[in-house]
Amino acid sequence: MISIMSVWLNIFDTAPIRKVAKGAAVFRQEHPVQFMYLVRSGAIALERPMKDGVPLTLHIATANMALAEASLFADNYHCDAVARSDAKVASLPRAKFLAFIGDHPDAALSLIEIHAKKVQAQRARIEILRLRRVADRLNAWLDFHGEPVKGEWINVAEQIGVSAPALYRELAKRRS
Amino acid sequence: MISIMSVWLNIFDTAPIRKVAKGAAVFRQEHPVQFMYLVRSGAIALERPMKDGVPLTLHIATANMALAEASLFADNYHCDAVARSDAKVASLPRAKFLAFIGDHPDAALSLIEIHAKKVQAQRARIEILRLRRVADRLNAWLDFHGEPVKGEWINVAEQIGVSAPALYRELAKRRS
DNA sequence: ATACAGACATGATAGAAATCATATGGATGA
DNA sequence: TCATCCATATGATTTCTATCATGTCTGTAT
Repeated sequence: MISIMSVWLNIFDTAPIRKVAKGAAVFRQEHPVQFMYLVRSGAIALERPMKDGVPLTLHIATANMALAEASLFADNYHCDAVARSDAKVASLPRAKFLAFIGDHPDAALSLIEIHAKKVQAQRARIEILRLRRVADRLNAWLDFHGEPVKGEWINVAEQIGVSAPALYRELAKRRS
Repeated sequence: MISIMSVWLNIFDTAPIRKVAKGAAVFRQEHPVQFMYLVRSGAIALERPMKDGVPLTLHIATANMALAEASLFADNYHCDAVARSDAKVASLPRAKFLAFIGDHPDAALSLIEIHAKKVQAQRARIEILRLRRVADRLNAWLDFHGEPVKGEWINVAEQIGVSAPALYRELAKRRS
């Protein structure tokens, strides 16, 4: 199977770059959608301010990741995009983005591919998070991803939604 | 914003129907991918057999849902598709599916739209499931979806990954 | 009208993980 | 070399939720 997963990145080849200082927003909830953004460097967090005041971080986009892909089909943004570090983003008017994928079936296909694989990966993550015990979540994660290299276990804890101590305890139990 | 979210369903307009008896498989893990499937009736579960023997249910597809969209870009299936009830699925050779979306930009766009929105919704669900307490998960869910009608609370419990008693206790606490 | 299923509701108990605390080892940079 | 950071590691305590049990209410079908 030939993969064309990254062809869509070409859409932004000629897009101008906008600098975003740490803490600044690329866009805010309710703002009208006018541009599509691709993160070139740094990290941009998508945050949704909750009624109780605590913002929920939905995603942290880094280099070569699009920002809020679903905004392509919405009138207004549903969350804030705030820089977690100094960052650069390429910006392209939505109409140009739409026209490009209309004219370039390979770019459209590569977008479909990357989204389909993300849906698949997220489904797996959701079902892992629905498991009650650390042992079960770890088993499922390992089944999907295999053993991580040393130094990466803490990221596994993050991904399966358990505290680092809980994960290390489970790993210790398995060694003995 | 004009939505074309369901145009892609037309791809299956002329696809032949295959009947699947409850318990039978549409495909199994490792099988080579040859067809794309759309569920016409009944329910098809995507299950991944884990090493420890307990299968993980990744998704339950019902009428007008595609089966394993990411298989469009894979050589082999990564999970089983098993009917949870007697079902009917439309099947289309992968090459025809690919050709259709190459020739129909509107169908491609509608696929991108549906996938992008799914990614967005799943991201929210993941972050909700990462919250520790029932109260926090419920707050976040309500913030996204608003109050459900009576009779739907139990589905909320399912979605936010808590037991029904835990949810009703939290609701009782809020009333008092 | 009655029976039944499923949602709603709540108490008691056990179990699991978060949290807090503390310690070690390896890598990195001043 | 030394200081620092971070992953790894583990013990003690607290907090929360699952589970089990039980009961009410409402809509629906007979």
